[in-house]
Amino acid sequence: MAYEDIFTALADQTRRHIFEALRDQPQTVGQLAEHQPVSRPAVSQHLKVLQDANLVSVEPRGTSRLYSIRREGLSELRDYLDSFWSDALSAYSAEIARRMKTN
Amino acid sequence: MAYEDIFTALADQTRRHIFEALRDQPQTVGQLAEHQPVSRPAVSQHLKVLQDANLVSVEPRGTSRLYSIRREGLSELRDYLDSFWSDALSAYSAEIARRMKTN
DNA sequence: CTCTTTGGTAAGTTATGACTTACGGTAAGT
DNA sequence: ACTTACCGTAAGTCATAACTTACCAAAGAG
Repeated sequence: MAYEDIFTALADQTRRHIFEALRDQPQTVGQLAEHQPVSRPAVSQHLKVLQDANLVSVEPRGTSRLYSIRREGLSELRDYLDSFWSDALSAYSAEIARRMKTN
Repeated sequence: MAYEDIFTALADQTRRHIFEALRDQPQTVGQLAEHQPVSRPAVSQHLKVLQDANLVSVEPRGTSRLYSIRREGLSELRDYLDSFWSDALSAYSAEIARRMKTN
């Protein structure tokens, strides 16, 4: 019950946009809703799904709530992806080598 | 239009099972349907979605069709994940270091 | 204490997508 | 040529989930 929820959570476009918005900086529900084409309650519901998938965390800030991204949540998805390569470690190395070249 | 489709494709449980079954070896539609709790046409429809997401490929084998996994399709998803780390390269290195220790 | 801001929850509507059965099409066997 | 095996597509059903409005609770500001 980990990467399954991540796929479900990030399959929705609006939810992905919210998640990507949090990549830049922590934001409140109202701030997030401003840049989305849906209502604020909808954003709240999406944030709950993201939270259940361990992709975001909350911290109360007075009357508002500051949502932040949880990168560790993505690690589970990364591990899942690795299981599709026979030699995950060498795949990582090859990837790094490729990136170092293009830098 | 790449990692979006992958999230959508792998968000469904049945589709994930089909995809994971192909991880071991290429299989025909009939073979895949045997191990799934849904009908053969349903499996066909799922395979179409996986194919549109560049996650599987087909090769005709007489009257049957052999489906194989396309690992390159997952690379796009991996790149997307990397974008959530400020310094992707060092993140990779840290990950490798961690894995080497536990080996 | 009252008013305002902020946001989570409930209830109801609607669109989407996962499934079924039925059908058609192609390749191999006899 | 006829039959069998394998599979994709069409059409229709049904459950789910994404959205809305309405309401309620909690935390500052005056």
